[in-house]
Amino acid sequence: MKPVTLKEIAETLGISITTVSKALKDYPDVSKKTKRLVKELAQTLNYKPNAFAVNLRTKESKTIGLIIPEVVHHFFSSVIKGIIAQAEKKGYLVIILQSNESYELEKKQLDLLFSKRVDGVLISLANGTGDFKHLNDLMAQETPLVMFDKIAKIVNCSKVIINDRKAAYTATKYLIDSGCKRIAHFRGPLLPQNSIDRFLGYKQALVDHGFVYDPSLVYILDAMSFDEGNYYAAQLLKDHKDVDGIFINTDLVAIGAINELNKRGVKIPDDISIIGFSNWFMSSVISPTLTTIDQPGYLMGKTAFKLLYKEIKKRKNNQAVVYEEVELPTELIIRESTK
Amino acid sequence: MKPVTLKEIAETLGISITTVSKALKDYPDVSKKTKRLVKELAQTLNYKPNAFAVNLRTKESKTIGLIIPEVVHHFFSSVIKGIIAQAEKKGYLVIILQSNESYELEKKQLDLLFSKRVDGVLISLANGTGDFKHLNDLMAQETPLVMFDKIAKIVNCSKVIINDRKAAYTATKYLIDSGCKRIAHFRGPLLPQNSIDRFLGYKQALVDHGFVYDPSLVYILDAMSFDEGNYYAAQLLKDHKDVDGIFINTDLVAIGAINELNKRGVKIPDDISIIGFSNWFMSSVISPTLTTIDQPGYLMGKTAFKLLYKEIKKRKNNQAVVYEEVELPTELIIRESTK
DNA sequence: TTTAAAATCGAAAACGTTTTCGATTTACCG
DNA sequence: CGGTAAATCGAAAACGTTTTCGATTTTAAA
Repeated sequence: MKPVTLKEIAETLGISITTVSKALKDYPDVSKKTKRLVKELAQTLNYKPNAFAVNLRTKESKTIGLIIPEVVHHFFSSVIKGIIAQAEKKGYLVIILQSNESYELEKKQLDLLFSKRVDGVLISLANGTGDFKHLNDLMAQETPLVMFDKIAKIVNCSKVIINDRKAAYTATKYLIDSGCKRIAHFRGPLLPQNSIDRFLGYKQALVDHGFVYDPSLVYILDAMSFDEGNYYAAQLLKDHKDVDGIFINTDLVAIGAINELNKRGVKIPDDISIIGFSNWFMSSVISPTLTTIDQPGYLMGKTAFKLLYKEIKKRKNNQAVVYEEVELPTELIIRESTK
Repeated sequence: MKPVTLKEIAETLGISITTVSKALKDYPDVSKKTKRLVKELAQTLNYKPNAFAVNLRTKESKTIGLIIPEVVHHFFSSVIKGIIAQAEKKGYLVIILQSNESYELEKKQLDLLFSKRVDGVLISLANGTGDFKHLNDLMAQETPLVMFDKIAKIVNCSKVIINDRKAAYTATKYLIDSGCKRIAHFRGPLLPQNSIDRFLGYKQALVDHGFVYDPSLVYILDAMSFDEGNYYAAQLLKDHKDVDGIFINTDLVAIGAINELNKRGVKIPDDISIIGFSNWFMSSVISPTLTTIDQPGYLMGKTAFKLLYKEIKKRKNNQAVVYEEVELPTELIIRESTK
C-alpha cells in the first residue's frame, strides 16, 4: 500500500491536482463544496503530504540539526529537551547528532545536515575543535547557525551562553569566604572556551583575594568522567597535603572526587571543601550533597532554538539578521560539601 | 549564495546533468577524464546533493524517527546514544521526538514522522497509550516499526525487550533469600507492559516462596519521580511498620525512597532492604549504594536499530519480513542497600 | 437576453535528482 | 577504408508538490 498522493485524490474526485492542493490549503479560489469533498476524502484516505516534494518545492525543510558532544549527560539532555519542546511548538523537527567530542565527526555531521538542507543548526562544540572553517562554510551557504554552551568566540553567529568566568569566580570566592586557604582546581581540556573561562574565573578570584596563584594546584582533566574524579582526587592528596578546597569543572568529576575522598576517610567539608559545576540532579542526592553552580540547561535549549528561529524567519523575509549573544543567569547552590 | 546543483556543474563544464550525476556516482559509462573533471569541480564548489530531490526520486530518506517518553532520563538517553551510533554507521539520521508520556502527542508525532517519509520508526510507548491504531496505521503504510522497552504485546512488529517479569522475580527472590519477611512493591502506572510484568514477577516470587500476597503492600505510582519516592516511602512507613524490604519499579524512585528513609533514621538495609530497577549511574554513587537490576540501554538502542535496519532492507528487496522479538539479558547488581 | 464581474478551475512549469535507453563517438580489426 | 564493437554521452521521464496565470463557468446586473 503506497502512500496516497494528491494525484490519487484528484483522480477519484475527477478534478485536477491543482485544485486538490489548493482545497487542502484553503485557497480562496476553490468552492466550499469542493473543499469539503477534498478534505473528506483526504481524511478517509489518511493523506499526508510528502515532505520531500513540499520541501523541494518550497525550500523549507522545517527541520533543524543539533550537534552535541554527548547525549548521556544530564546537562545536555536537558538542553535537548528544551530544544525539541520549543521546536515542536513552531512545527520543527530536530535531527540529533553526537560528535563524541571529535572534531572530525563534527565536520562530517555538519556536511550531512547541510545535505539534508536543514533550515538551521544548533551546535555545542566538541572539545577537539580548534578550527572553525566547517562552521563558516555552513553559514556561507545560507544556513543559520547558533552556538550554545561550548562556543567559539571567534565565530560570528548568535550564541547562548552562561558567564562561565563569573560563575567560576563566584564559586571560588565562596570557597575563600568560607575559610579555605589552599584551593585546587580540576579544569577541563585546553581548547573549549568554557573550560578556559572557568579556569580564568578561578584564577581571578584567587588573585583578587590576595592568594598567590599556584599552577601546580590546577589539574587538567581530559574525559571529565567519574573515574577521573577518583583518580585526580587521589593524586591531589598525594601531591598537596595542605589543600582544603577544590573547585571542580563539572559535577560528575566532583562526585568522583567526593567518592574517592569519602573512601579515604577525608572529611568533606571539614578537611576539604568541594564545589562542582552544572547542578546535575545527582548532586543533590549524594552524600554529602554537592555545592555547585546551577547551569540552566532546559532554558538554554529553549533560548538557542528561539534565536535560531528568529534568524530563519528573518532570512526568509530577506531582512537583515543581527547576531545576538544572550547570557543566561547561573546560581550558586549551596549544599553540604562546603563550610 | 544558493547551494550548488548538478545543473550548475553541468553548465560550467559544458556537459549534461546526466553525465555529472553519473560521474559523481562512478557509473561505468563515463570516462575517467570526465569523472575527474566533475569530481574536482564538485569538490571546489562544495557540492552536496539535495537530499529532498534524492529522496523524492529514490523514495529513501535515510532517516528514521525515534519516539521516547522522556529525554532527560539515564536509561533512555543511553538508548538514544545506542541508536544514533548504530544509525550513523549505516548512514542513517535520526529525528527524536519526546512524547512526554502522552498518547495524544505520540499520535501526532507518528503522523509527523510519516509525513517526513522516514524509512522507519523506533518507539518506546508512553504510559498513556492503551490504543494502538496509530501504530497499526503507520505499518499499514509500509513504514517499518520496531518497539523497544515499553512495548505493546498485541502489536505485531519486531520488539526488543528485557524479561521484566523474570528480572522482577529475581529481585524479589533476592530480597526473600536475604531474609526479608514483609516485602512491599512500588509499581508503575497500570497501562505499561513493563510495569505490569514487574509487578507480576514480584507477586510470583512471593507466592512461590510461601508468602501470602498482600495488595495493600503494593503502591501504584504515577510520575515515577524522586519526589514520589520520598512520598511513598513516608506513606509506607505510616501504613506498615513491619515492612523490611521494598522492590521498587525504577531507580529514581528508589533513590527518592532511600533519601526519605535516611532522613527518618531508618537503617538501610538493616531495617529495610531496597532493590531498584535500571541501574542508573547514580545508583552506584548514593549512600547506601543501590542494589538494582541492570538494564542494558545502549545495547537495547543498538539492537532496536539493527532490527529496524534489517526490516528496511528486506522490504527494499521485496523479501518477506519476519518480525523478531529479541530479549536482552539483565543482571542483578548487588550493592549495599540489601543484606 | 446580453454583458461584465466574480467565482472557480486546471495546464504547466518548477524544485534537483536518478535512471533508462537510444544516440553518438571512438577504437579496433581485417 | 569499411564495418563492427566498445566506450561515452544526453534527452527525457519521473518522483509529489506549489503556484502562477490564463481559461472557463457561474452569477448578477442591465
